[in-house]
Amino acid sequence: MKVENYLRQVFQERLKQLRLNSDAVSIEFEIPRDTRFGDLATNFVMVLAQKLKQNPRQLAGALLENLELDHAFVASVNMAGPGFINFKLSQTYLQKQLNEILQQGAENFGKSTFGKNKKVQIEFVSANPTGPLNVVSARAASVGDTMINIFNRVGFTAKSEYYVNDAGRQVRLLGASVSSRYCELLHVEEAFPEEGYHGDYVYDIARQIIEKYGDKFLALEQDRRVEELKNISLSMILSEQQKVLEDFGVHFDKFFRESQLRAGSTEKEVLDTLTRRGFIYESEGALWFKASEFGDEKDRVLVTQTGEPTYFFIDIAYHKNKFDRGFEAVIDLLGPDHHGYIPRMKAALKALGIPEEAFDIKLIQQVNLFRDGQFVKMSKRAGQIVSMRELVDEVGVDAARFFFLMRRISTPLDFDIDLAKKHSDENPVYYIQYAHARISNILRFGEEKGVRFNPGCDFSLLVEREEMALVKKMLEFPDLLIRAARNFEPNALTQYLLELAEEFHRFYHEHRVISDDLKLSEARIALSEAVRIVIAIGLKLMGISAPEKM
RNA sequence: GCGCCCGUAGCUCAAUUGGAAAGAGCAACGGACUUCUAAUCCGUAGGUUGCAGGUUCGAUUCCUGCCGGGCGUACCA
Repeated sequence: MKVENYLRQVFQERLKQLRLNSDAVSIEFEIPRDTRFGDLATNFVMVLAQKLKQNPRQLAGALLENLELDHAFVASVNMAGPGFINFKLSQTYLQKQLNEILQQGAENFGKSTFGKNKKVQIEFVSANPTGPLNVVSARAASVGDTMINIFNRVGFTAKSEYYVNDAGRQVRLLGASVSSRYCELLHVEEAFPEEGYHGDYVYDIARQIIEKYGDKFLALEQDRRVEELKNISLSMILSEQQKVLEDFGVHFDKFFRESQLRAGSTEKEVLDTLTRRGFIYESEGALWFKASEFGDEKDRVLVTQTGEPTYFFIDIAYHKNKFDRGFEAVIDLLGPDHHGYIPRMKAALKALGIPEEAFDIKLIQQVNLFRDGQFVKMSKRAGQIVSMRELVDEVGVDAARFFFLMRRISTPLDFDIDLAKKHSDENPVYYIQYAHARISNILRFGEEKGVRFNPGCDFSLLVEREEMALVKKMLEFPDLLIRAARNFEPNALTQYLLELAEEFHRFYHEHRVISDDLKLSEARIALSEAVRIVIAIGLKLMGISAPEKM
């Protein structure tokens, strides 16, 4: 049994004895920031005292008076400060829990039923298929992929999805841009489209098309040519995007194509439903959705004067489609430039009768690249961008993923390329990986000496402060993952692993694992193995390798 | 103008959703390798949490108003 549950029982009973309503307050525990306050603390007395209009310290005193706590769980208890109750965990409890962690192993430790099998979809990256992925996409990919892993670990059924805008104006512009470059390379003049794509990659695509197909598209009418070249370019760009993501270790359960959606009837269903409910009107030749009735600042066009569906309209249909597929919660990860979009999408789904809490949009803030201490200026219009491919090739998957996860998603991220490339103590990725490699090395050394991990070893030999600190830190892991999921904070995991690695490095310096004392060696190997497992789980959730040697 | 995000040590960021005396890393300075990996460890120094109010037992966290930075405010996507 976990100590929290034990204590909850004890105090609920105690409240009953004192004829206090135990339903009035939920007994929650937290780990105090300062170890001086013990290993576990609860503030429920203060919350309760406020409700009962009593003095919290007196109430806590009454609760603790003559209270006998089982030493299998708790070593000591005391009241502190304005009415906190602090507990020190017993060594017996920690030793038992270490065994428990090892029993659960890499497969199960950190798993929980928090998500109640809820079907969740997270959509991320979803870049236009009109050019290479950029560094913001890389951040989104790291975050999305990791959050999917965390969600699944804590009991959700989470699926990742990438929306491909392969229909509409932007891809037509791509086709026209490629066509113009294609002609140019073949010494035929064709005007470059206004608002076309200027990046060098457009020339690359045109060049590759010439290599493969020669000049045969010159013979076509311009419209035909643009259409053909659009399709070829699209599939080239898509496969490159998918390749980069794959190389980055990011897997998508589904690539959903806009063209596929357009072929179906979802758009019509959306329009019908909204019309039936009276949320659609015509004005100036366009069809409008009354978004302002649902909290958006103004109404939005769904069908333009020229009879074309707007991106927004299609996107409503796409989101309806997600819910039609049975997802109970849908989360979109968007770039910071899309935040004006949130109220209107929420308005549309509300109008369709989808529960408000079932849909959420998370914004991932921008990425600022620094090289040689200088801000790397990027301009999409001028085709001047650092692509995801370049960045990942330069700094490597592990460092890149870690750096993208290190910050809260709501904070703009300063990405120091030189630092990410450094194989030194300035680079936090290696700190964690080094702990893993170090443990692996100890285990190898142990085998040479004839000691290896023995699940039946004597855990009661582990009594040192650093040993207990490691167990306590590992015990935080399951709740940490829940917190990361609930708050959508992948950075909580990077932070945690740094702390765990730190505890291990400290332990390593204070105590020898493999010594002449066989029993103690076994116990410490077990402890080390547990740490290795937790680090390995954490790194895996983040898509970062756990090296056995460095 | 309106809306969203942000403001914490010199730099980059935390702070368990309102808890106790605000913590790490880097940079600076001083120490530790005959040992299972020094990509490590130990120590010193560094703060009016942008400013001013408010809510309360208690605020970096919630509310209001300023100041500063970023982004958005399309019949584009």
